[in-house]
Amino acid sequence: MPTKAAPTAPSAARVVKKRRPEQRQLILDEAARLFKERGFGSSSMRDLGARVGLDAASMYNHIRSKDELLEIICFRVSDAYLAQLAEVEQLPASPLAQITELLRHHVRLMTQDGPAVSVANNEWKALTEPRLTEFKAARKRYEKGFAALIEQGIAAGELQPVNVSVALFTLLSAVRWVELWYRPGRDISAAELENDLLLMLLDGLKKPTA
Amino acid sequence: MPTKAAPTAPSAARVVKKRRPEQRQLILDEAARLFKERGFGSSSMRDLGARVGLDAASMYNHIRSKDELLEIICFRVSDAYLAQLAEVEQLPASPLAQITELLRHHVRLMTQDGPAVSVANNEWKALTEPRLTEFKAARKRYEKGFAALIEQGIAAGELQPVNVSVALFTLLSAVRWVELWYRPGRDISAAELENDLLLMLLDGLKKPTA
DNA sequence: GTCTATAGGCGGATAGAC
DNA sequence: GTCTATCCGCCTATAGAC
Repeated sequence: MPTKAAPTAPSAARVVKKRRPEQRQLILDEAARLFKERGFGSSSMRDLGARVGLDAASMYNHIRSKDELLEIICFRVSDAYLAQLAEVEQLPASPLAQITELLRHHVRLMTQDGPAVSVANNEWKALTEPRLTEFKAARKRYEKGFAALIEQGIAAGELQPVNVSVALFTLLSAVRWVELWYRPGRDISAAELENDLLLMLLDGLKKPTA
Repeated sequence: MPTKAAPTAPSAARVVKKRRPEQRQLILDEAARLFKERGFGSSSMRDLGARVGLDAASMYNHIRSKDELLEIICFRVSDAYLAQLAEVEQLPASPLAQITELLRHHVRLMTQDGPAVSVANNEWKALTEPRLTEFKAARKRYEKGFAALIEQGIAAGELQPVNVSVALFTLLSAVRWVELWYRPGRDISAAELENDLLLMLLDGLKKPTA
């Protein structure tokens, strides 16, 4: 209910075009939400079109194929993860501090781009072949980098000497519920969630000083 | 529990038929693996038939529909989880001990029935409507029961006073990678995995005695 | 209980008018 | 750049021969 109604009076020659180059982005965002909700294989382009407000056929003026949508979403996420890893690796900090920072980035990506992260995590199997292998390789690189940090932390005596694979996957898995659960309107803020989660996880991984 | 249960000797006509009532079970097992690998929506009955060694049409002599396969898999898993919860709730033990035991059952179900657990966790969204609501309710019951144990643990001073939802979902999520990662031929046994995982998680949740 | 054949529908994607 | 119309393939499921 606009108390001071639309100031957007079309003042003649002002910018009214609203060229919406963001149509493509709208399609991608809606695709991520749809694929998350229904799964890639159970989502149809007709469904997607209905959400975007476009006929299915019309979307092909903005995108090449349904597969392309999945590719873009998955690689946008994997690129973001790898960028975060590279950033953290260059911090002049202890392994534990680096892991902490990486997990914070990790959680933050989920709260900020939840649907895309969810699709990248759960629907990547539907990628077609040249891209499927690429995606698996990217994920492997991230896992290797993360595992290296854990190994360094153990070597430095900051972390408990647990099995590195167990620690790695437990950490990565433990934060994944955020992507499914978090919504801006929750009774807990994104920052609080991040802190509580890290506290719980790292107090388990930290070696007791006793 | 009957200590002298019925021996159930087939006294009458000596059951020899061996009509392979296990054909149906074979289909269900293979369906779980297929749905896990490709997702429900991306799996076809033709694919499944090829794996089972039957024509797609022939399977309809053993099952009613593709949807039915998903239903059976999902509810077999949710029933198992709820049974484990009920069992643990009746143990004369502390909340922490109950949680530990429940998590052990949880992990064990994954290592023993991995594909079905994976499908129940990831593909349940494809259930059709009367069953979809039922499944969500079952999951909610499990979560409530689990959360109650955590609350009791906090109240008893056994657990750190973390946000209960965060603790609940972190625990449930943290063990989920097992269903995706574990294979009988790994370099770590199921028992070792279980122990390492619980050690890491519970040392994080346990209140330091300091 | 297995097959072949096929119904009937929905899928992704394209052609062409406007 | 959006629509309508449509191609054609694959989908689930059924019918009916054997």
